[in-house]
Amino acid sequence: MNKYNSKEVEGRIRDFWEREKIYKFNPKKKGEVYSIDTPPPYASAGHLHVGHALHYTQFEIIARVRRMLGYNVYFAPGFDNNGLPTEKYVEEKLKINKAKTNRTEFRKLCLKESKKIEDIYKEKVLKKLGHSYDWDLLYTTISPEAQKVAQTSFLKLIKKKECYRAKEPTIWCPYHETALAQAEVEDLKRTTKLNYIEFGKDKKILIATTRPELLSSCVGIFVNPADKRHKSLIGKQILVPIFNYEVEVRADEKVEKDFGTGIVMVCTFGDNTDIEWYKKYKLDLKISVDKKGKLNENAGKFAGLDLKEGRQAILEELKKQGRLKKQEPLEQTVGSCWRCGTPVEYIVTEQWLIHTLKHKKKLLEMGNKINWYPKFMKVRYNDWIKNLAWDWTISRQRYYGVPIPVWYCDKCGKVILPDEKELPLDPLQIKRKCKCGGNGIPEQDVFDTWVTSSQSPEIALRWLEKPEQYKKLAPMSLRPQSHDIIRTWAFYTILKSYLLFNRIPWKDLMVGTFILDEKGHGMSKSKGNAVWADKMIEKYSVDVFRYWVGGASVGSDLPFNEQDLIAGKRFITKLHNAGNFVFMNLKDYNGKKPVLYAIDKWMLQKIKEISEKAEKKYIKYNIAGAKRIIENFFWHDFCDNYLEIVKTRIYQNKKGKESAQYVLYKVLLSILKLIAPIMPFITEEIYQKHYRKIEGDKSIHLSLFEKIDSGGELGAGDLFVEILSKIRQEKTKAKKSMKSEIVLSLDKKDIKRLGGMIEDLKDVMNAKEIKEGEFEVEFV
RNA sequence: GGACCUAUAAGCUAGUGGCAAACUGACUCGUUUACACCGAGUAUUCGGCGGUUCGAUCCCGCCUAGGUCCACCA
Repeated sequence: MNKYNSKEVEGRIRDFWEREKIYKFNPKKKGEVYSIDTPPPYASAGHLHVGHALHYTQFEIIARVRRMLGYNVYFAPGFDNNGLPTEKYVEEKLKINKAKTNRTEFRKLCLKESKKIEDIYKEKVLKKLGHSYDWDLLYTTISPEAQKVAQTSFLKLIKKKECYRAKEPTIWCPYHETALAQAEVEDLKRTTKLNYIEFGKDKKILIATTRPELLSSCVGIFVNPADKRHKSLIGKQILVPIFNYEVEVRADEKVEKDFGTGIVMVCTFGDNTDIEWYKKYKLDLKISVDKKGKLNENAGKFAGLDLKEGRQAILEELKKQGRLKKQEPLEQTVGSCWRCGTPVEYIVTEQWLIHTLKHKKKLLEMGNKINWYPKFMKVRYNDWIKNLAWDWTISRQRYYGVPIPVWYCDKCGKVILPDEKELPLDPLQIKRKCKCGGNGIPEQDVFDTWVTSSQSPEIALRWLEKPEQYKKLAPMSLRPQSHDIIRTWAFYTILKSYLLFNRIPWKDLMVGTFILDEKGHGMSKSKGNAVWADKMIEKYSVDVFRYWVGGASVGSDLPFNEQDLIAGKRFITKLHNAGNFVFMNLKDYNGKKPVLYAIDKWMLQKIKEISEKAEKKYIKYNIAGAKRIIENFFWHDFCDNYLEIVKTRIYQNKKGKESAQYVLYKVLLSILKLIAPIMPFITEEIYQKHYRKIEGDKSIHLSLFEKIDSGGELGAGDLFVEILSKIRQEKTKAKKSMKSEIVLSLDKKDIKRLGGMIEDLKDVMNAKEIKEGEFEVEFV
């Protein structure tokens, strides 16, 4: 028999889809629109590991399912070429220091490099995987259109007084020299030293600190009000060593009695609590750290040293003065920049911020209006909101990104805003006068990348270019994403949607499967445990790879196992062979609906029930559940049982052949359609070869799931299969062939129930005769 | 410190308040007019402890292990 050549077929089918623009979105098409807010991949790598490929394929399967359920699917691809990853990639690849290049030139290089990678992604990854995007709807996050979306909503939020500029303590990365958002801070475990330092002149006290380098920023001392040891200190003035000035001792419940000596020094700023107390007790502001992470003039003779050197120098000085009493190692976790791992500092700068803290309650309500798949992922969203301590800092002191479209008057200091009609713009390229006559100094900063990403629904649906379309299609149907960015992408998108439109951005949120390596650890390039998708596809085929994807349950972790791909290979061969068999026996089939035999009716009823069950699973984003049902039915009910049952009727040209032929045709078509979203190539191949002329749809992927009209019931057919299985057991026990001739004894009631199926039973098990009596298999 | 997820056969996964299941692997047998990338069959099992119940793998509590998120971090 002809073997299935997956590579040849997949290439040919892919060309066919592209030539015929099978997946083109037609706004005039009938049916409710189902829109997907696709995660745009970072354009900073040429290929995907199996985890990423699985993630993208998972919701691509959903797109196909919805098409076949009759929805008009809006499926726009995107690329994220905005922000730090691209900036970093270009620096590394071209080995250039952006500080030494001109900013405009550098941006051009970023665009050029990311475009190259986008093309690789498009041709070699996404199209290769058979993804059914409408490529005419492609967007990128740095495009003028996307910039316009980001800048326009920025202006709108300023008008709504939801966006403000403030001189605030900000989370700061000294390496990248930029402000960070709370979501960009990650935990870093390290061992450090806890230093016991003596404060005071007459009355001496011991304070334990891990940040002696901030001594010159000390603006207060705190003890716990319930701590009897230090009660007498409250209200006293205490001398700060080396820098020789006095600060007041105050009491606050947040001080832990058991940590160190139970006495804390507050610096502006060492950590979150410092900021809290600074605000709560209106403490002085004494900044000792500059934007590069170096000590400034407030640190006196230590100015110019970086934090590490400063710490050493100050500790030595304290030692000399006999003020360093003790040092002990301490395991601590510090906040650090998610990109470079440098511990963050807190400095006061002027930044643009968006209100989040005052909307906590509303944001929780928004989260409740969205259907989360799986449900427990909402907990993460809720926890994040409850724990938020900062408004969202949206300005970044970076080179590459969407410019913040404002100027500051050099005379009156006012913020000069452009008109929405002028957007997108780069204030560095445009001169602007203030109303007072002063000159506008352009803003240098760019937006946090999430400012753009959080508006992927607006960008994908062309909010500003096609307002009518946007109005009709928003909110979107589905946001698919991974769980690690719930606190960023999901959160910021919901926030923006609330602030701008006062509604949810999408109805459903599906968290994809998280892939682990074979040992159960997260997969990544940096860990060196990544399995590359293109290699797996090369070794097996796209359909096989997608078969594996189809088996992953949404929202849970799954270790990668190559064994699973072998199962997919077998399935495809089986499907190919079953197709061959069916159409080999359908040459004289006339297509008319004949009078159906009982067992054929049973088969129709069975596929009807299977279709309904599988569709329900698909709708609930349970791809693995649907796949299991379909696969099980195809392999066992259809191939192992039904094909065997009707073989004799067909081979021997018996009466009822047309009935079997009709059912073979219909059931195989139903199965192909049900599994088509998961394995689009093999199903399209069989469809084009045998079904298209009769069915008429240009592609199986443009057809609807089969609606079977069976009118049958299952009872007798199930009994048939049960008896079949019992006879097979007897034959195996007796070590006889399945074709060995037998005489079968059956219960009178069962014979009556089987009715017209008796003849088929005799055929499939090669029973010479069937007698009434207790169940028995006699060999002749 | 808090929260969440997971724990089922050798491996990977379904599933249900009442005979525990598919696939891979192992073993036995069969098959050549779709398929040896096949068919039939066999063996092995619900992390531990307690509770609710006539009955718990499933519900509840505790524990253990693995994973994840968050908070703290002077």
